[in-house]
Amino acid sequence: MEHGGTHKEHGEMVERSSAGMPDERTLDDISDFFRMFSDSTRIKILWALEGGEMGVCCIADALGMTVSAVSHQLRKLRDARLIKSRKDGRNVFYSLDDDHVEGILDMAYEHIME
Amino acid sequence: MEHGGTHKEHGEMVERSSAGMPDERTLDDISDFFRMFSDSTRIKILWALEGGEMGVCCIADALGMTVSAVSHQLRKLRDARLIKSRKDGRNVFYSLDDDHVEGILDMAYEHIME
DNA sequence: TAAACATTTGAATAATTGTTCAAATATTCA
DNA sequence: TGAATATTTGAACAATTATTCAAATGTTTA
Repeated sequence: MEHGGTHKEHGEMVERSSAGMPDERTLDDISDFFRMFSDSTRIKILWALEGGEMGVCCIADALGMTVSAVSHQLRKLRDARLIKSRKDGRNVFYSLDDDHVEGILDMAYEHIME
Repeated sequence: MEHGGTHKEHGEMVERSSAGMPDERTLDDISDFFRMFSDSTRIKILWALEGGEMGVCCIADALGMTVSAVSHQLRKLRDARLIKSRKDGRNVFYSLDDDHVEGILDMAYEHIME
């Protein structure tokens, strides 16, 4: 099973397939992680945030959705630690908070487009 | 916006973030793709199949689940073209059918483990 | 052919989830 | 302070989904 030289910049090398099946807890964490990407609204939000941080209102405009609907999804993304928030006055600015998000979206895009 | 030299072996280079937001159809495809990874049963199946092809019964045993439940999920994974099937007598053997699956699982594992 | 085996399928059920709507909180400005 | 703006929150509703169970399909063996 080739692993194409996968390595990380910071931290230990992570060997996955050499070990057995992860425990139930880890498997749930992994599926929870992917569930964040299983909704097109959240994909749109993440995509938009690759251009830099944005306020809630601005995101809602860009997506053509209500502020409330967007806020609900922002909360889930933040709970999952994929985005972080910064408060400035009455505005809250959100931005990406995970190095893997770009790579994950890239890979999905490749899969879909090929 | 760093893209870390992402490139493909076969086919055109895929530039994602340089373009704008994909159309609704593509966004749905992407979220559908990730939805396949949002269930721990399916993650277990994919993980198991990295060791090579397996029959339905064998997968069910390995996962401690009913054959029916596993078969339902195998169908979804096959419809999503993440796995393929090979029939031999009364057995059906499944195996991975997407180069990106390993990379996707690796990235999730890194995210969870760090 | 009949029985045993491997897998698939469809309907039913319970659980999860995204959006809407209304109301609450928090901050700025006059 | 009071009005206006920005965001969050909770409840309700509709839609989706994973598993179970029973039955069907297809294949091998006696």
